[in-house]
Amino acid sequence: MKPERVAANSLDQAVPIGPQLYSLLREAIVRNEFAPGNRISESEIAKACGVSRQPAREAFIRLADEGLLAVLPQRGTIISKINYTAVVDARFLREAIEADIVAILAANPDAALTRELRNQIKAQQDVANSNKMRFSKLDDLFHKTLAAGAGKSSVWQQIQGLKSQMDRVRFLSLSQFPVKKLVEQHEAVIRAIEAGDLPAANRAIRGHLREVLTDLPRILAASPEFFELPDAGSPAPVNTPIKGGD
Amino acid sequence: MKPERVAANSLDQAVPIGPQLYSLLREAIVRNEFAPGNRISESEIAKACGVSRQPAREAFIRLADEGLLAVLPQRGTIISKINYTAVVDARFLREAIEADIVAILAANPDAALTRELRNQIKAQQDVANSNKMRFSKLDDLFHKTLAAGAGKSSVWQQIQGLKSQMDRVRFLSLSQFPVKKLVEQHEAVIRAIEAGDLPAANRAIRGHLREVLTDLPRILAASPEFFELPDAGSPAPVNTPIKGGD
DNA sequence: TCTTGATTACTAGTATGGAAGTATGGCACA
DNA sequence: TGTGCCATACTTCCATACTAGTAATCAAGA
Repeated sequence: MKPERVAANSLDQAVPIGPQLYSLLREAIVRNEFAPGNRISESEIAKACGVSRQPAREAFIRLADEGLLAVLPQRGTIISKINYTAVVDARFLREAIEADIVAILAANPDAALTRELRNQIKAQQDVANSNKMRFSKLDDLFHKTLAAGAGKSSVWQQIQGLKSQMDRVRFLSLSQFPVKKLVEQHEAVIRAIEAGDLPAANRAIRGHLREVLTDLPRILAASPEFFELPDAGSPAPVNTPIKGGD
Repeated sequence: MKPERVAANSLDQAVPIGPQLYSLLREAIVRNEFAPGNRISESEIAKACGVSRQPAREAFIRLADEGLLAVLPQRGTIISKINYTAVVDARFLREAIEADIVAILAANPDAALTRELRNQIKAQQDVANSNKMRFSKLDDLFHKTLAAGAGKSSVWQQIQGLKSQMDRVRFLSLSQFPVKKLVEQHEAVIRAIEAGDLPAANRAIRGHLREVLTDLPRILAASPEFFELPDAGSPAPVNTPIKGGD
């Protein structure tokens, strides 16, 4: 998309502009509304939003730290391509963390939590096929609730920044989301937690998180220009073996 | 420490100053050379380093994102206290990730890697009691090597930012590090990997990472002014049960 | 003595100008 | 036509000035 589109979203002059610009741009990039590989400049964004270059620059710094932009001093800034390795690694990271989170939950099943989760499942089913974008948000909420239930909401908060690359892929694959399957997997996670069955919970969450990126190769084939491939020499991604308990 | 001390480290004018300042300040904060809770200002640092406010500001933004500084608009900036919850959560995060990393390694033991690790063990023993600071760096290297061996060096890279709070505590507890015990635990990890024994590797790495913060309560009691305690209402931190395989 | 108000001295946030470096297009020349 | 040089137009980075908001000080009045 053109930078002008960003400007359409009104900025609140009362609160600092830099962070606002960051959020706006981050969302736009994750949605691939800026073509990966394209150039983007501080002054361009600043002009489009009617602010000075300074806040734009600050937003760029945050985005660059997150890996969404690549700032080349005195040359320019480009929208990072989706880093294949980073995507795979982000998924690995989530799997490791969420496996331990559900382990905590399964070790101490809480009726109120599982009730809440089951309500979310219902909401997920309602929008399953009608609104995939909405489902995506509900999916995020589900996992966030799991983390919060384990008393690890801050952990979830922290990995948000790391999963931006993963989110970009998820957005690309949104139309082909096997929503029904994902909802069933959510249910399996809840069942295992309720049963206090740690190995089952472990299997369920790991299997689920691997599902999300099953069609990564297809996405890559369909839109190779969006991706930056790993070096040929790097080892193939290896998955943690899914076995029994934790 | 006084901001003037930061200036002692010469800045390289050839490379961007902002990132340099960030590194300098981050290290100083992690070493608790700035008292947590104390104020720090952009202009103060800028003046001490002989640069303008701009690069200092950019460093502040990064540090604030990392949770090491708290920027209060139009009021000032303070060195964050060590967030007890954040420390516990960072450890949880590392445990989850490294457990999966050693699982990968144990599933496919590599002779070259274990040889390298055993060499590191030797180096660790050499400095065990003479130079704890050096040991701390070797410890970091050990875990980094584990990640690299599993093809997940980028994951290790990414969690660096998250473990800054943990590093602050580690620095405080440096003098009381049970170094010998830690080295033995490193060896146990290697043995389990060599044996291809996933459950043992899991137990070893989890036990090890929990050891690092065993004296967190003691540190807290000794230097309560460095810490920000969790809200009374928050649930007590729960550990993932250490069981068998993964 | 206590309270209230204005003044003052800070702070971070923003705008803008200039410095240093890089890419690009055109021109001179072979 | 092909090649090398140079002017120009960008870029980010840094310095500086200004704005707006907060906190603390101090004096005047009850």
